[in-house]
Amino acid sequence: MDLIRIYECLCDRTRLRLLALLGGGPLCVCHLQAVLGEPQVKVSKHLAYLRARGLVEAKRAGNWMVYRLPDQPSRELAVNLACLQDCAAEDPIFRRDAERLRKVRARLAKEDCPCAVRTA
Amino acid sequence: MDLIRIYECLCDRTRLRLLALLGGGPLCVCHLQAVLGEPQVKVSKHLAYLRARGLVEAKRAGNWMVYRLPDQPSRELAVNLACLQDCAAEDPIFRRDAERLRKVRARLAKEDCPCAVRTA
DNA sequence: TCACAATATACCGCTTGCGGAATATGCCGG
DNA sequence: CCGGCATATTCCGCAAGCGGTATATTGTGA
Repeated sequence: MDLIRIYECLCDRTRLRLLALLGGGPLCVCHLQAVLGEPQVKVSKHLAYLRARGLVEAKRAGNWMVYRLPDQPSRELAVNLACLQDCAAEDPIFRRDAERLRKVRARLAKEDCPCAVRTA
Repeated sequence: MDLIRIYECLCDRTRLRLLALLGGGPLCVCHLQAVLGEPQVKVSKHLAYLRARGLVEAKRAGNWMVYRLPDQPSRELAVNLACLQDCAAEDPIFRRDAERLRKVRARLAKEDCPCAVRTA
């Protein structure tokens, strides 16, 4: 019944947006922050919250931290993340985030942030 | 984005058990209380919580209140309830509840509680 | 070794949720 | 109209979460 842990992670707007964005592949904090338009501390704390509960994994890449959805998610997690992606596909907020991510990616590709390059 | 409202409802063990049980059809509070083995006030308050957020509907039947999942759930709700039922099918706690419900139904069928009869 | 950039943590005040005890409401039978 | 049953609500103390400010950590390059 660690379903509850999963749902606790899903009941905050910022975390939902983070997870939806990470559904498209790994991202570093600077990307996430730029897309969400939220203060650094807020993004960082929600990522820590998700990480502590196993909803995301993090890896350092030099100065940056790259976050991603788990490589081997539990069945419950996989099912619910799929469900979230499904709902996100229709919701204007998530769609706007996805659009912003495209622009941020284009803009940051020329800079030194490693996300666009070494996302593996 | 009232996805969040849904997830807020899902992040409590008692509410998850209630929703999973109601997934099998309408039930009155006495049934739910008997299956969960939780105090009346706890069951009642969680049902009120769910009802206030549209996750369940309630109808009075004489002395009893019959709860059910919504007739016309939103897409997000339908998807997530299906997801919950899916996860519940494998979880021992939910399976035990389902088993208990069968016994409670058999026991209460002879009494005057209307759930077994007029569940429509 | 030092300054700086990216990110994380500590602390604070506020709100929300939870469980339980007590009490209230609504309905029925007599 | 009254007592009793099923259920709901109020009130309380406590714990957890959230957002923000300030500060700490970790890595990089000079």
